[in-house]
Amino acid sequence: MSPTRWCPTPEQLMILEEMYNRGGIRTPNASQIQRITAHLSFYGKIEGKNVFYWFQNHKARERQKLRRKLMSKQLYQQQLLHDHQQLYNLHQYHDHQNNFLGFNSSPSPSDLPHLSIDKSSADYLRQAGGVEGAASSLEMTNRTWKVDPPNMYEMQHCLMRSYNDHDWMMMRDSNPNLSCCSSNRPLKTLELFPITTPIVKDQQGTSSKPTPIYSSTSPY
Amino acid sequence: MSPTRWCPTPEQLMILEEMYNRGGIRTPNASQIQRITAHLSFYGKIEGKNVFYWFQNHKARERQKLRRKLMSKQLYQQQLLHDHQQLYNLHQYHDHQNNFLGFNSSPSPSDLPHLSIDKSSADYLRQAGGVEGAASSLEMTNRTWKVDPPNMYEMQHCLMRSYNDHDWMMMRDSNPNLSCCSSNRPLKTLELFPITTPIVKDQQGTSSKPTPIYSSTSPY
DNA sequence: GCAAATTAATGATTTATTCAAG
DNA sequence: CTTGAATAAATCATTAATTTGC
Repeated sequence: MSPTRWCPTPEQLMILEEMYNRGGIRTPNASQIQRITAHLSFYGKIEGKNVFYWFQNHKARERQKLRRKLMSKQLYQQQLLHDHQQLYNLHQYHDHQNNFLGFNSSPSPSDLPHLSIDKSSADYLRQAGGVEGAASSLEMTNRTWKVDPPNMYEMQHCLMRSYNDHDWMMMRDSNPNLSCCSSNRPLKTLELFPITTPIVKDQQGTSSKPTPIYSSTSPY
Repeated sequence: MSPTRWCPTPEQLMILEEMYNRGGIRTPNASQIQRITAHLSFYGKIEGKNVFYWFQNHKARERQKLRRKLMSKQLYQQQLLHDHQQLYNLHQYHDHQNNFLGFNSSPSPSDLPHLSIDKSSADYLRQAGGVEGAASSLEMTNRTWKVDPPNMYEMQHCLMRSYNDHDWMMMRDSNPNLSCCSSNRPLKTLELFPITTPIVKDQQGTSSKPTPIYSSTSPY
Protein backbone atom coordinates (compact mmCIF):
# COMPACT_ATOMS: atom_id res chain seq x y z
CA MET A 1 0.00 0.00 0.00
CA SER A 2 1.96 2.89 1.12
CA PRO A 3 5.58 2.56 0.36
CA THR A 4 6.32 5.53 2.43
CA ARG A 5 7.37 5.81 5.95
CA TRP A 6 5.32 7.15 8.67
CA CYS A 7 5.12 10.85 8.74
CA PRO A 8 3.42 12.01 11.87
CA THR A 9 0.79 14.60 11.50
CA PRO A 10 1.05 17.60 13.75
CA GLU A 11 -1.79 16.29 15.81
CA GLN A 12 -0.20 12.94 16.24
CA LEU A 13 3.02 14.54 17.19
CA MET A 14 1.33 16.76 19.65
CA ILE A 15 -0.42 13.92 21.30
CA LEU A 16 2.69 11.89 21.45
CA GLU A 17 4.55 14.72 23.04
CA GLU A 18 1.76 15.20 25.47
CA MET A 19 1.95 11.62 26.44
CA TYR A 20 5.62 11.94 26.85
CA ASN A 21 5.68 15.16 28.76
CA ARG A 22 2.52 15.13 30.74
CA GLY A 23 1.76 11.50 30.78
CA GLY A 24 5.28 10.62 31.60
CA ILE A 25 5.24 7.74 29.24
CA ARG A 26 8.61 6.56 28.18
CA THR A 27 8.53 3.02 27.16
CA PRO A 28 5.01 1.95 26.53
CA ASN A 29 4.37 -1.70 26.56
CA ALA A 30 2.67 -3.57 23.87
CA SER A 31 -0.88 -2.95 24.88
CA GLN A 32 -0.21 0.66 25.55
CA ILE A 33 1.26 0.96 22.16
CA GLN A 34 -1.78 -0.54 20.68
CA ARG A 35 -4.05 1.82 22.40
CA ILE A 36 -1.98 4.78 21.48
CA THR A 37 -1.89 3.62 17.95
CA ALA A 38 -5.59 3.21 17.80
CA HIS A 39 -6.05 6.65 19.18
CA LEU A 40 -3.65 8.28 16.83
CA SER A 41 -4.89 6.49 13.81
CA PHE A 42 -7.74 8.88 13.76
CA TYR A 43 -5.42 11.61 12.70
CA GLY A 44 -3.63 9.73 10.07
CA LYS A 45 -2.10 6.51 9.17
CA ILE A 46 0.05 5.04 11.82
CA GLU A 47 1.20 1.72 13.03
CA GLY A 48 2.27 0.39 16.32
CA LYS A 49 5.85 0.27 15.36
CA ASN A 50 5.78 3.95 14.66
CA VAL A 51 4.67 4.61 18.15
CA PHE A 52 7.25 2.32 19.54
CA TYR A 53 10.06 3.85 17.59
CA TRP A 54 8.93 7.28 18.38
CA PHE A 55 9.13 6.75 22.08
CA GLN A 56 12.44 5.04 21.81
CA ASN A 57 13.99 7.79 19.87
CA HIS A 58 12.33 10.60 21.62
CA LYS A 59 13.48 9.40 24.94
CA ALA A 60 16.96 8.93 23.73
CA ARG A 61 17.11 12.28 22.10
CA GLU A 62 15.61 14.16 24.93
CA ARG A 63 18.32 12.84 27.09
CA GLN A 64 20.83 13.78 24.55
CA LYS A 65 19.53 17.27 24.35
CA LEU A 66 19.57 17.61 28.04
CA ARG A 67 23.08 16.44 28.26
CA ARG A 68 24.13 18.71 25.54
CA LYS A 69 22.50 21.58 27.19
CA LEU A 70 24.36 20.95 30.37
CA MET A 71 27.50 20.57 28.48
CA SER A 72 27.12 23.76 26.62
CA LYS A 73 26.28 25.52 29.77
CA GLN A 74 29.49 24.33 31.25
CA LEU A 75 31.36 25.35 28.21
CA TYR A 76 29.65 28.62 28.28
CA GLN A 77 30.68 29.28 31.81
CA GLN A 78 34.19 28.27 31.09
CA GLN A 79 34.08 30.51 28.18
CA LEU A 80 32.82 33.34 30.26
CA LEU A 81 35.57 32.86 32.70
CA HIS A 82 38.08 32.71 30.02
CA ASP A 83 36.70 35.72 28.35
CA HIS A 84 36.68 37.60 31.52
CA GLN A 85 40.28 36.93 32.06
CA GLN A 86 41.07 38.08 28.66
CA LEU A 87 38.67 40.86 28.59
CA TYR A 88 41.05 43.48 27.64
CA ASN A 89 43.03 41.63 25.20
CA LEU A 90 42.89 42.57 21.68
CA HIS A 91 41.01 39.53 20.72
CA GLN A 92 37.56 40.00 19.65
CA TYR A 93 35.22 37.21 19.77
CA HIS A 94 32.73 37.76 17.18
CA ASP A 95 29.28 37.13 18.00
CA HIS A 96 29.16 33.90 19.61
CA GLN A 97 26.64 32.10 17.69
CA ASN A 98 23.76 31.53 19.94
CA ASN A 99 21.80 30.77 17.00
CA PHE A 100 20.12 28.01 18.61
CA LEU A 101 16.94 29.53 18.17
CA GLY A 102 13.56 28.71 18.83
CA PHE A 103 11.50 27.31 21.36
CA ASN A 104 8.83 25.31 20.00
CA SER A 105 6.00 27.50 19.36
CA SER A 106 3.52 24.79 19.02
CA PRO A 107 0.22 25.55 20.49
CA SER A 108 -0.29 24.15 23.86
CA PRO A 109 -2.68 21.32 23.99
CA SER A 110 -5.09 23.43 25.84
CA ASP A 111 -5.49 25.42 22.75
CA LEU A 112 -6.62 22.40 20.94
CA PRO A 113 -8.78 20.60 23.34
CA HIS A 114 -9.72 18.00 20.94
CA LEU A 115 -6.18 16.94 20.64
CA SER A 116 -5.21 16.83 24.18
CA ILE A 117 -5.20 13.67 26.04
CA ASP A 118 -7.53 13.76 28.88
CA LYS A 119 -6.66 12.62 32.26
CA SER A 120 -8.31 9.31 31.96
CA SER A 121 -6.40 8.57 28.87
CA ALA A 122 -3.21 9.51 30.46
CA ASP A 123 -4.04 7.45 33.40
CA TYR A 124 -4.80 4.30 31.71
CA LEU A 125 -1.86 4.73 29.53
CA ARG A 126 0.50 5.40 32.25
CA GLN A 127 2.55 2.55 33.17
CA ALA A 128 2.78 1.65 36.76
CA GLY A 129 5.51 3.54 38.39
CA GLY A 130 6.55 4.75 35.08
CA VAL A 131 6.51 8.39 35.65
CA GLU A 132 9.88 9.76 36.07
CA GLY A 133 11.16 13.03 37.12
CA ALA A 134 10.59 13.90 33.60
CA ALA A 135 12.67 16.58 32.21
CA SER A 136 9.46 17.62 30.66
CA SER A 137 8.72 19.98 28.06
CA LEU A 138 11.83 21.77 27.32
CA GLU A 139 11.86 21.76 23.68
CA MET A 140 14.98 22.85 22.15
CA THR A 141 15.99 22.65 18.66
CA ASN A 142 18.56 20.20 17.74
CA ARG A 143 20.66 22.88 16.52
CA THR A 144 23.49 23.77 18.67
CA TRP A 145 26.03 25.99 17.34
CA LYS A 146 28.03 26.11 14.33
CA VAL A 147 31.59 26.86 14.46
CA ASP A 148 31.81 29.87 12.46
CA PRO A 149 33.58 28.81 9.46
CA PRO A 150 36.20 30.61 7.60
CA ASN A 151 33.99 30.24 4.69
CA MET A 152 30.36 29.76 4.39
CA TYR A 153 30.45 26.24 3.39
CA GLU A 154 32.30 24.46 6.02
CA MET A 155 29.30 23.64 7.98
CA GLN A 156 27.93 20.37 8.56
CA HIS A 157 29.07 17.61 6.41
CA CYS A 158 32.29 16.40 7.59
CA LEU A 159 34.70 18.38 5.68
CA MET A 160 33.18 20.38 3.07
CA ARG A 161 35.42 22.81 1.43
CA SER A 162 34.62 25.42 -0.97
CA TYR A 163 37.68 26.33 -2.79
CA ASN A 164 38.72 23.72 -5.19
CA ASP A 165 36.09 21.74 -6.69
CA HIS A 166 37.79 18.50 -6.17
CA ASP A 167 38.59 19.12 -2.63
CA TRP A 168 35.11 19.27 -1.52
CA MET A 169 35.11 16.86 1.21
CA MET A 170 37.27 14.35 2.66
CA MET A 171 35.50 11.49 1.33
CA ARG A 172 36.15 8.41 3.07
CA ASP A 173 36.06 5.71 0.65
CA SER A 174 35.43 2.60 2.39
CA ASN A 175 36.30 -0.41 0.55
CA PRO A 176 34.07 -2.95 2.02
CA ASN A 177 36.17 -5.56 0.50
CA LEU A 178 37.37 -8.47 2.33
CA SER A 179 40.65 -6.96 3.08
CA CYS A 180 39.19 -4.78 5.64
CA CYS A 181 40.42 -6.80 8.48
CA SER A 182 43.71 -8.03 7.30
CA SER A 183 45.64 -4.87 7.29
CA ASN A 184 44.82 -1.33 7.80
CA ARG A 185 46.20 0.69 5.11
CA PRO A 186 46.99 4.27 5.52
CA LEU A 187 44.88 6.69 3.70
CA LYS A 188 45.70 7.14 0.18
CA THR A 189 44.71 9.79 -2.15
CA LEU A 190 42.14 9.05 -4.63
CA GLU A 191 42.93 9.24 -8.19
CA LEU A 192 40.66 11.29 -10.20
CA PHE A 193 41.24 9.50 -13.35
CA PRO A 194 41.84 5.93 -12.67
CA ILE A 195 43.83 4.29 -15.26
CA THR A 196 42.85 0.80 -14.82
CA THR A 197 39.53 -0.70 -14.74
CA PRO A 198 38.59 -1.59 -11.34
CA ILE A 199 37.73 -5.01 -10.56
CA VAL A 200 35.74 -4.37 -7.80
CA LYS A 201 32.58 -5.38 -6.58
CA ASP A 202 30.99 -2.58 -5.16
CA GLN A 203 28.57 -0.09 -6.15
CA GLN A 204 25.10 -0.21 -5.57
CA GLY A 205 24.00 -3.48 -4.69
CA THR A 206 27.01 -5.26 -3.69
CA SER A 207 28.90 -5.47 -0.59
CA SER A 208 27.38 -5.98 2.60
CA LYS A 209 24.83 -3.66 3.64
CA PRO A 210 24.97 -2.20 0.36
CA THR A 211 24.79 1.10 -0.90
CA PRO A 212 21.84 -0.45 -2.07
CA ILE A 213 20.31 2.34 -2.68
CA TYR A 214 17.11 1.19 -2.03
CA SER A 215 15.42 0.99 1.08
CA SER A 216 12.64 -1.36 1.28
CA THR A 217 10.29 1.42 1.01
CA SER A 218 11.28 2.15 -2.46
CA PRO A 219 9.11 1.00 -5.18
CA TYR A 220 11.97 0.48 -7.46
CA MET B 1 29.24 33.34 0.99
CA SER B 2 27.10 31.77 -1.56
CA PRO B 3 27.53 33.78 -4.66
CA THR B 4 25.48 31.63 -6.85
CA ARG B 5 24.36 28.16 -7.02
CA TRP B 6 25.42 25.63 -9.46
CA CYS B 7 23.59 25.66 -12.69
CA PRO B 8 24.13 22.51 -14.61
CA THR B 9 24.78 22.72 -18.27
CA PRO B 10 22.61 20.64 -20.53
CA GLU B 11 25.47 18.29 -21.13
CA GLN B 12 26.11 17.82 -17.48
CA LEU B 13 22.49 17.23 -16.87
CA MET B 14 22.26 14.71 -19.56
CA ILE B 15 25.21 12.80 -18.36
CA LEU B 16 23.93 12.79 -14.86
CA GLU B 17 20.62 11.48 -15.98
CA GLU B 18 22.29 8.84 -18.00
CA MET B 19 24.21 7.75 -15.00
CA TYR B 20 21.06 7.64 -13.03
CA ASN B 21 18.91 5.86 -15.52
CA ARG B 22 21.24 3.61 -17.37
CA GLY B 23 23.99 3.38 -14.88
CA GLY B 24 21.62 2.83 -12.07
CA ILE B 25 23.65 5.06 -9.89
CA ARG B 26 21.75 6.38 -6.96
CA THR B 27 24.05 7.15 -4.16
CA PRO B 28 27.51 7.45 -5.50
CA ASN B 29 30.20 7.02 -2.99
CA ALA B 30 32.98 9.40 -2.44
CA SER B 31 35.32 8.30 -5.13
CA GLN B 32 32.56 8.00 -7.61
CA ILE B 33 31.56 11.50 -6.88
CA GLN B 34 35.03 12.65 -7.48
CA ARG B 35 35.24 10.91 -10.75
CA ILE B 36 31.90 12.13 -11.88
CA THR B 37 32.86 15.61 -10.91
CA ALA B 38 36.08 15.39 -12.78
CA HIS B 39 34.29 14.10 -15.76
CA LEU B 40 31.61 16.71 -15.75
CA SER B 41 33.94 19.54 -15.11
CA PHE B 42 34.82 19.36 -18.72
CA TYR B 43 31.46 20.76 -19.54
CA GLY B 44 31.40 23.49 -17.01
CA LYS B 45 32.12 24.47 -13.53
CA ILE B 46 31.07 21.97 -10.99
CA GLU B 47 32.07 20.67 -7.61
CA GLY B 48 31.64 17.45 -5.83
CA LYS B 49 28.88 18.65 -3.65
CA ASN B 50 26.85 19.55 -6.66
CA VAL B 51 27.05 16.01 -7.83
CA PHE B 52 26.19 14.73 -4.45
CA TYR B 53 23.21 16.98 -4.09
CA TRP B 54 22.06 16.24 -7.52
CA PHE B 55 21.81 12.56 -6.87
CA GLN B 56 20.19 13.12 -3.56
CA ASN B 57 17.58 15.39 -4.99
CA HIS B 58 17.02 13.47 -8.11
CA LYS B 59 16.51 10.25 -6.31
CA ALA B 60 14.16 11.82 -3.87
CA ARG B 61 12.15 13.55 -6.49
CA GLU B 62 11.88 10.63 -8.77
CA ARG B 63 10.61 8.63 -5.91
CA GLN B 64 8.22 11.35 -5.03
CA LYS B 65 6.83 11.41 -8.51
CA LEU B 66 6.40 7.73 -8.52
CA ARG B 67 4.76 7.74 -5.22
CA ARG B 68 2.26 10.31 -6.27
CA LYS B 69 1.47 8.35 -9.32
CA LEU B 70 0.80 5.24 -7.35
CA MET B 71 -1.07 7.08 -4.76
CA SER B 72 -3.61 8.47 -7.11
CA LYS B 73 -4.33 5.08 -8.44
CA GLN B 74 -5.09 3.43 -5.26
CA LEU B 75 -8.01 4.00 -3.18
CA TYR B 76 -6.82 6.64 -1.04
CA GLN B 77 -10.02 7.40 0.60
CA GLN B 78 -9.90 4.65 3.08
CA GLN B 79 -7.50 6.66 4.99
CA LEU B 80 -9.61 9.72 4.83
CA LEU B 81 -12.65 8.02 6.09
CA HIS B 82 -11.12 6.85 9.19
CA ASP B 83 -13.69 8.15 11.51
CA HIS B 84 -13.56 8.76 15.06
CA GLN B 85 -16.22 6.30 15.89
CA GLN B 86 -14.30 3.41 14.70
CA LEU B 87 -11.65 4.31 17.07
CA TYR B 88 -13.29 3.11 20.10
CA ASN B 89 -14.89 0.17 18.60
CA LEU B 90 -13.04 -2.95 18.79
CA HIS B 91 -11.77 -2.48 15.40
CA GLN B 92 -9.55 -4.99 13.92
CA TYR B 93 -8.22 -3.21 11.08
CA HIS B 94 -5.36 -4.76 9.42
CA ASP B 95 -2.89 -2.51 8.00
CA HIS B 96 -1.39 -5.14 6.03
CA GLN B 97 0.77 -3.73 3.55
CA ASN B 98 4.18 -5.11 3.24
CA ASN B 99 3.87 -5.00 -0.37
CA PHE B 100 5.94 -2.90 -2.40
CA LEU B 101 6.95 -4.44 -5.48
CA GLY B 102 7.48 -2.18 -8.26
CA PHE B 103 10.59 -2.34 -10.11
CA ASN B 104 11.76 0.53 -11.98
CA SER B 105 11.27 -0.14 -15.54
CA SER B 106 14.36 1.60 -16.59
CA PRO B 107 13.37 4.52 -18.62
CA SER B 108 15.95 4.70 -21.22
CA PRO B 109 16.23 7.73 -23.26
CA SER B 110 19.42 8.73 -24.68
CA ASP B 111 18.84 10.78 -27.64
CA LEU B 112 22.22 12.25 -27.75
CA PRO B 113 24.57 9.40 -28.03
CA HIS B 114 27.64 11.46 -27.83
CA LEU B 115 26.71 12.59 -24.42
CA SER B 116 25.79 9.35 -22.98
CA ILE B 117 28.16 7.64 -20.77
CA ASP B 118 30.00 4.98 -22.51
CA LYS B 119 31.12 1.79 -21.08
CA SER B 120 34.47 2.98 -20.03
CA SER B 121 32.94 5.80 -18.13
CA ALA B 122 30.60 3.56 -16.38
CA ASP B 123 33.40 1.22 -15.64
CA TYR B 124 35.60 3.60 -13.98
CA LEU B 125 32.80 4.88 -11.99
CA ARG B 126 32.33 1.58 -10.47
CA GLN B 127 35.73 1.43 -9.13
CA ALA B 128 35.82 1.27 -5.47
CA GLY B 129 38.16 3.47 -3.71
CA GLY B 130 40.55 2.13 -1.23
CA VAL B 131 40.61 4.51 1.55
CA GLU B 132 39.33 3.30 4.73
CA GLY B 133 37.74 5.57 7.14
CA ALA B 134 39.89 6.75 9.87
CA ALA B 135 38.79 5.33 13.09
CA SER B 136 37.00 7.86 15.03
CA SER B 137 37.47 7.62 18.65
CA LEU B 138 34.37 7.45 20.58
CA GLU B 139 34.62 9.30 23.70
CA MET B 140 31.14 8.89 24.81
CA THR B 141 30.94 8.40 28.41
CA ASN B 142 28.46 5.92 29.34
CA ARG B 143 26.27 7.62 31.63
CA THR B 144 24.34 5.94 34.24
CA TRP B 145 20.74 6.21 33.90
CA LYS B 146 18.20 4.11 35.41
CA VAL B 147 16.12 3.02 32.59
CA ASP B 148 12.52 3.10 33.13
CA PRO B 149 12.59 0.04 35.13
CA PRO B 150 9.08 -0.96 35.61
CA ASN B 151 8.25 -2.10 32.23
CA MET B 152 11.15 -3.34 30.50
CA TYR B 153 8.77 -5.45 28.79
CA GLU B 154 9.41 -8.13 26.44
CA MET B 155 10.16 -6.12 23.48
CA GLN B 156 13.65 -5.04 23.18
CA HIS B 157 14.78 -7.39 20.63
CA CYS B 158 12.04 -8.90 18.71
CA LEU B 159 9.69 -10.40 21.03
CA MET B 160 7.32 -7.83 20.05
CA ARG B 161 4.83 -9.69 18.17
CA SER B 162 1.24 -9.75 17.54
CA TYR B 163 -1.07 -9.63 20.32
CA ASN B 164 -4.54 -9.86 19.24
CA ASP B 165 -4.13 -7.81 16.24
CA HIS B 166 -1.84 -7.62 13.45
CA ASP B 167 1.72 -8.36 13.95
CA TRP B 168 3.06 -5.01 13.62
CA MET B 169 6.43 -5.29 14.90
CA MET B 170 9.11 -7.15 13.31
CA MET B 171 11.77 -5.25 14.93
CA ARG B 172 15.21 -5.94 14.20
CA ASP B 173 16.11 -9.38 14.93
CA SER B 174 19.29 -11.10 15.56
CA ASN B 175 18.66 -12.75 12.33
CA PRO B 176 17.39 -10.07 10.07
CA ASN B 177 17.71 -11.98 6.92
CA LEU B 178 15.11 -14.50 7.22
CA SER B 179 11.56 -13.72 7.26
CA CYS B 180 11.91 -10.09 7.73
CA CYS B 181 9.88 -8.55 5.17
CA SER B 182 7.68 -5.70 5.78
CA SER B 183 9.66 -2.60 5.68
CA ASN B 184 13.15 -2.91 6.70
CA ARG B 185 16.03 -1.66 4.90
CA PRO B 186 18.32 -4.27 3.64
CA LEU B 187 16.71 -4.96 0.40
CA LYS B 188 18.69 -4.44 -2.63
CA THR B 189 17.85 -3.46 -6.04
CA LEU B 190 19.23 -5.26 -8.88
CA GLU B 191 21.77 -3.56 -10.84
CA LEU B 192 20.51 -2.30 -14.03
CA PHE B 193 23.85 -2.30 -15.50
CA PRO B 194 26.06 -4.82 -13.96
CA ILE B 195 29.09 -3.76 -15.69
CA THR B 196 31.65 -5.02 -13.41
CA THR B 197 31.83 -8.40 -11.98
CA PRO B 198 28.76 -8.73 -9.99
CA ILE B 199 29.71 -10.15 -6.75
CA VAL B 200 26.46 -11.50 -6.00
CA LYS B 201 27.37 -12.98 -2.81
CA ASP B 202 28.42 -10.99 0.04
CA GLN B 203 27.97 -11.35 3.63
CA GLN B 204 24.39 -10.65 3.81
CA GLY B 205 23.28 -8.07 6.14
CA THR B 206 26.18 -8.31 8.35
CA SER B 207 28.35 -5.63 9.62
CA SER B 208 30.19 -3.36 7.38
CA LYS B 209 28.50 -0.18 6.63
CA PRO B 210 27.67 0.97 3.24
CA THR B 211 29.96 3.29 1.60
CA PRO B 212 30.02 6.11 3.96
CA ILE B 213 30.07 9.12 1.86
CA TYR B 214 29.38 11.62 4.43
CA SER B 215 26.93 12.45 6.95
CA SER B 216 24.41 15.07 6.41
CA THR B 217 24.03 15.66 10.02
CA SER B 218 26.99 16.66 11.89
CA PRO B 219 26.66 20.05 13.34
CA TYR B 220 26.94 18.36 16.61
C1' DG C 1 8.79 41.80 -27.99
C1' DC C 2 9.97 42.82 -23.10
C1' DA C 3 10.18 43.12 -18.46
C1' DA C 4 7.70 43.02 -14.01
C1' DA C 5 5.09 39.60 -11.66
C1' DT C 6 4.05 34.73 -10.70
C1' DT C 7 4.80 30.19 -10.68
C1' DA C 8 7.39 25.94 -11.27
C1' DA C 9 11.96 23.49 -10.83
C1' DT C 10 15.54 22.38 -8.52
C1' DG C 11 19.99 23.33 -5.98
C1' DA C 12 21.30 23.47 -1.11
C1' DT C 13 20.19 22.86 4.01
C1' DT C 14 18.06 21.17 7.76
C1' DT C 15 15.31 17.86 10.27
C1' DA C 16 13.50 13.29 11.18
C1' DT C 17 13.80 8.45 10.98
C1' DT C 18 16.20 4.23 10.67
C1' DC C 19 20.15 1.11 11.17
C1' DA C 20 23.11 -1.50 13.76
C1' DA C 21 27.17 -1.69 16.81
C1' DG C 22 28.57 -1.37 21.74
C1' DC D 1 19.41 -0.05 26.09
C1' DT D 2 22.41 3.96 23.98
C1' DT D 3 24.37 6.03 20.50
C1' DG D 4 26.88 7.50 16.25
C1' DA D 5 26.26 7.32 11.62
C1' DA D 6 23.71 6.88 7.33
C1' DT D 7 19.77 8.12 4.81
C1' DA D 8 15.35 9.85 3.47
C1' DA D 9 12.02 13.50 3.91
C1' DA D 10 11.02 18.11 4.46
C1' DT D 11 12.23 22.61 3.87
C1' DC D 12 14.53 26.77 2.41
C1' DA D 13 16.11 29.66 -1.29
C1' DT D 14 17.29 30.96 -5.85
C1' DT D 15 17.06 30.41 -10.53
C1' DA D 16 14.29 29.28 -14.86
C1' DA D 17 9.85 29.29 -17.06
C1' DT D 18 5.72 31.37 -17.75
C1' DT D 19 2.29 34.62 -17.68
C1' DT D 20 0.55 39.14 -18.15
C1' DG D 21 -0.05 43.96 -19.49
C1' DC D 22 1.66 47.26 -22.24
